[in-house]
Amino acid sequence: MVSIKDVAKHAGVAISTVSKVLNNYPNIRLETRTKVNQAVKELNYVPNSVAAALSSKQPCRIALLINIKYKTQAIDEIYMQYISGGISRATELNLDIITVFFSMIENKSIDELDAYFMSQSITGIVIYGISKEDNTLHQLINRERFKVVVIDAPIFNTNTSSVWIDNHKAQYEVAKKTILENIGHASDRVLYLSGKKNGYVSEARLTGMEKLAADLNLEMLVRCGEFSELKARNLTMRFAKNKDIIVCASDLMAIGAMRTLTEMNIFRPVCGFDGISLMGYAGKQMNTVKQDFARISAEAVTEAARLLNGGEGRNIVLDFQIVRLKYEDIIC
Amino acid sequence: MVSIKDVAKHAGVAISTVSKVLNNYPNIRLETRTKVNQAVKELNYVPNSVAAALSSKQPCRIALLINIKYKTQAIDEIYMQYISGGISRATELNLDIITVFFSMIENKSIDELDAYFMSQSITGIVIYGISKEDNTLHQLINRERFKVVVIDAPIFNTNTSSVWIDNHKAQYEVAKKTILENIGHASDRVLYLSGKKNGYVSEARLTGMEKLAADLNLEMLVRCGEFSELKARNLTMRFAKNKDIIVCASDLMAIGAMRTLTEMNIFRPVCGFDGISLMGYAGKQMNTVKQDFARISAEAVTEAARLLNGGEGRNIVLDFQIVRLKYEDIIC
DNA sequence: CTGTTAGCGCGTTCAG
DNA sequence: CTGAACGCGCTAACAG
Repeated sequence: MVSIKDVAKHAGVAISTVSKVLNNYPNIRLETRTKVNQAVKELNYVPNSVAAALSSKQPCRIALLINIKYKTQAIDEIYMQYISGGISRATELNLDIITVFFSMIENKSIDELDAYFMSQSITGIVIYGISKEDNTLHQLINRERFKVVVIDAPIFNTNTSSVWIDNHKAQYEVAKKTILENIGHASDRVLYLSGKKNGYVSEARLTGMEKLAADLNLEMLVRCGEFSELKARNLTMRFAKNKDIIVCASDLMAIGAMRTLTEMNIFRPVCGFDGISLMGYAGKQMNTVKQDFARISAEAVTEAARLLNGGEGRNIVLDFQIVRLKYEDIIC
Repeated sequence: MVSIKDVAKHAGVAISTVSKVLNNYPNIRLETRTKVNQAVKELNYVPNSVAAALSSKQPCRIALLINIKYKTQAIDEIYMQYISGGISRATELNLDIITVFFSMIENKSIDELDAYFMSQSITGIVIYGISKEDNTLHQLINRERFKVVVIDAPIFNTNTSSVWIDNHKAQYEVAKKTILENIGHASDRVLYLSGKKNGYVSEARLTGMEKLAADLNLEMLVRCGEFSELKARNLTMRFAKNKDIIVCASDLMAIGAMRTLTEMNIFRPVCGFDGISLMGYAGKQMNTVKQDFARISAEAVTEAARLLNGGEGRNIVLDFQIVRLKYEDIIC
């Protein structure tokens, strides 16, 4: 293991000088700097991030906290994008990052959680999939001992930022587009399959849909599908018959609805939300809101780094696309 | 941040005593032990793994190295299972673990890679998706500086173990079952869509299929589908017509084949390999080899821990199931 | 501008 | 059985 000491010796300077060069401190002569850099290259030296984290007062380790709520594996794609996007960005920014699954900490108290992160020298946390019921996490955020970035939830304070798309607007637009595309048919009786009661994104999407219903003077029936394909199937079976269009708060529900309609042998336009590739396998093409989860995650990590550098928490709204997803878009 | 020092003070003992209790050293009086344990609990102390890794000579950090080869996101499920299974087991075993994506290190030289892992205090590496062309990784393994566990490849030496299922047998059995189920029909002309040329699992599966062809006296046409759904589609289009059954070396190819058959409006039994839930969306139910990726990954981490404790490398073969996957098995 | 020194939190001798 | 002392690799004052 080649350490900073070896580099110092090789370059004929002091350890601290090497450290300063590596961390881009000012006040180092160019000559010394190049000398050190060369030694680094020759020895193939990579700073030991563990030691750096230990030594420095502001360690910059980040945890990706993944809360997998739904049993289905169909949406693993989203989590993979989150994880890979976040880790890649962290690597670019030279930040240490670890992945933590919610299940590993779910029965910990707030103090235990606190101690756990401290013990890992973690100071920044990016949280995916927080819901209103996750009390411990909310306490963690409110204590403000860590820098937190929350995905898909409107939580921000001095030490907490939120990153998400405008779910309200996205739901409005994807549903509007779908309705307009079917302008020839009757389409004013809408079945809306919403997400989870009290869910952050669910509520935003619901209000978006409500606004659309008001704007277009639609007759809307709202039923809670809880992001479940099975629930969506049952609700479709029960209510779709005398509706003209089915708007779903997630792709998975849209797929369930679509399959059920086929089984019922009736046609209704369906639209989804998220843009997962599974949509391509739904059988028919559907409109949906395409989110770039990898980018969302990367932005979240960047934001966490900004917070760690003393930035103030804020609300970040990223863009989205309305797309028509079909099998050919997926396969390769 | 509560440190070992605080615990020592609180318990009225020396720092080293606390350390010994925590690391289950012998020669500590029960009384002292309980005293320390109580202090730990009262102060909510969690050892700082960063410092521990730095201090101890044998750090036990493990890297999960994920090599995502295929562009399709349909198999993210597999990677998620690998990641969550591995991380969970590592947490149980109290091992530090980090996730590393191949893309982050792909243009590093062997020395850089070496230095990278060293710098992270990583000594154990679990590799998913290694192929014969990954030269740097093979060098890494051959150097034997790290303890490595390879998933799905027959590589083992003193410091390297391999973990996988018996792909030969699995391919044999799933194809045999599918053929026997269609015993009424002619089924001796087989189209086999294999994986990647020179791939470890691909070869094992191919030989399994070849043995079956010999045993059952089948007329077999082998074509390389490269685990690609699109390739499988094209090959099916081209060759399925005068075959009786299509055996695929992966679920994704099986799905492609199945969809194409539907478009061609002909029926042929198809079977796959892996057991991803996407199979449930294929339209018809299919036989496949169900692998428990989370368990495979967990076993790999356990094996890495064993190697780190001085165990010798070995070849571990886990079990699998032959299942008939249908939509109802997936949805919930 | 560069070198010296003191820790970060922990594991590990080695005396007591 | 316990505790003082050292060092892991690094950063951050402080001296020079």
